[in-house]
This record gives sequence, structure tokens and C-alpha cells, in this order.
Amino acid sequence: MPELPEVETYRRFLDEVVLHQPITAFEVRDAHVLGTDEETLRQRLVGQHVTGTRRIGKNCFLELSDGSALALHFGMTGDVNAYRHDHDAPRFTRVALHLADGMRVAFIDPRKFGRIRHAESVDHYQKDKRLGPDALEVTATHLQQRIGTKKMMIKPLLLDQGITAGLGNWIVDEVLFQARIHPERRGNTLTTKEFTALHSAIQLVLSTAIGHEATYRHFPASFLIHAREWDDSATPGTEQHRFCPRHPKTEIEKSYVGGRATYICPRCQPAPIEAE
DNA sequence: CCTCATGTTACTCC
DNA sequence: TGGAGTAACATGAG
Repeated sequence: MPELPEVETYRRFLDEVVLHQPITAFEVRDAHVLGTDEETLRQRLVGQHVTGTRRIGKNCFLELSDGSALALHFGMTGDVNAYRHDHDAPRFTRVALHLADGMRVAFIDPRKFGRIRHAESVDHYQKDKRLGPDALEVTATHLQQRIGTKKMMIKPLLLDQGITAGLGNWIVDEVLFQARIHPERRGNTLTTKEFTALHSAIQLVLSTAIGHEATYRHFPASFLIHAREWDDSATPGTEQHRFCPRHPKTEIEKSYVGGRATYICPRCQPAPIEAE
């Protein structure tokens, strides 16, 4: 479920497993996830080692000893893990990096929307993909400059990786709930105060999620995420999770905004007045 | 059988 | 050019 917090968790994991180990082989089990030609990747990887890891939004980078980088994007279902023996390779392993110490790093992706690419540098990739600044780095002023002039709805604007990188569907819902802003508000109707609230909410949600290593059921009860259908923290039958954390009698509403499933509290997040 | 899904991109049309 | 809407991608889960 790779949004920014998951990808940050993956990055930290990779940082512990892969650093400074020479890469001995590049194993491709399903070339569908390759965004760069297999032979090119093999040639650029084998014999080198990873000098550091980076992350911009939902993209994770392994920086290589020649200054170039391996860029990992996890799509909707991507994951990483490590194993030692071929028969222990996780289900849906699509690609594996073999390391000199015998460890193998699996790029796992059931749905195969993820991609592995080679980039001349992280900066090069960021420009190429038109990635905005990472959501943890972004300022309230930047948000106001990039969003405050747009007529589009705030939810799709926050999902736009070119404005700020790393916010995905559930995080945007959580951020808007914490900031008490309705997802269909137009960018150019938000006040400076609301941009400040947005910025704080982004910090709160991301730092909380990273702090819990993106394990949703450990999130505070004040979070909207517990209302999402796939949240398993609610005891079946209690239906507590269907209500707003701040308004125990107000039911969380599900709708579609910009084609994406969207959850709001109608009391915390008043709908914009349809006019003008 | 059917519907839905955390992301991204490429189209269409106005 | 901007913006809205939609399909497509590939597959598992319920």
C-alpha cells in the first residue's frame, strides 16, 4: 500500500540490507515491472554497490557507486523484502537483487503497476518525471502558490505529484479531515489560514504514519482512516469506525471525488456552496 | 459471477 | 492551455 509512509519504511529497510554490498546478479522473474531495458539494468547494476538511499514522494532510490541511481516505484501493490535462498523468495517477487553477502532483495508486486528504472541521477529522474518537492519538505507558502490559483478541486490538486510528491488517496482524505477542509473545495477559494492548516495536517499525518511504520491500526483514534472499509481495527458488529472521531453521532460519508473513493465527516468538512 | 482497489498515464472532449 | 471525465494497466480479495 505504498504511499509516502510505506515507501519511507521500505527505504529504511533497504538502507539496512543493501548498503555497501556489491551487487552480484540482477534476477528478473517478470520483465513487466522493468521501466528500463533488462540488459541495460544488469549492465549498470552488477559489480556496483549502493552508496545510499533516497526518497522523493512515493519514489525510492538506490544510489549507485557510479553516481547513477536505481529508481523504484511501487505502484499500488509493491513491496520489498529480503531472503537468502531461492526457495524462500516471497510470492509475487518480480525482480531480485543478489548481494555479495548472500542476501537477496525482492521487489514484490502482485499487480505489476510498479516500475524499476535506471536514472542517471536522482535529480535527473525528478525533472524527467516532473516530481514536485517531497510532501515532508513542502511549505504552506509553496502550497498556496501552487494551489491557490487553481480552479480545480483541492483533492485532485493534493494528489498531483507535480505540486507535492507523496500524498496518495487515503492520506489526502486524512489530511483534509484533519485540516477540516472539504475535498471539493476549489483551490482558489482556500484562505491563507486554511493553507497553514493544510501544511500542519500534512506534517501530522505523515509523521504519525511514518512513526507507526504505516501500520494503520496503530494510528490514533482521532484519525479518519479507521472509517475506511479495509481498516481491520474495528471489531465487527460494533460499527464504531463508521462515525467521526470528533462527532460520535455523525456518520462518515463515502463518495467519489475526481473518480477516487473519498471519505469525509460532513460536520468537520462543510461542502462548498454551489455558486459563482 | 461481480465489484472494488492504495497509482499513474494517456486519451478524449469542451 | 486548462480542466473534467474516463479507460487502461494486471491481478487479488471479498
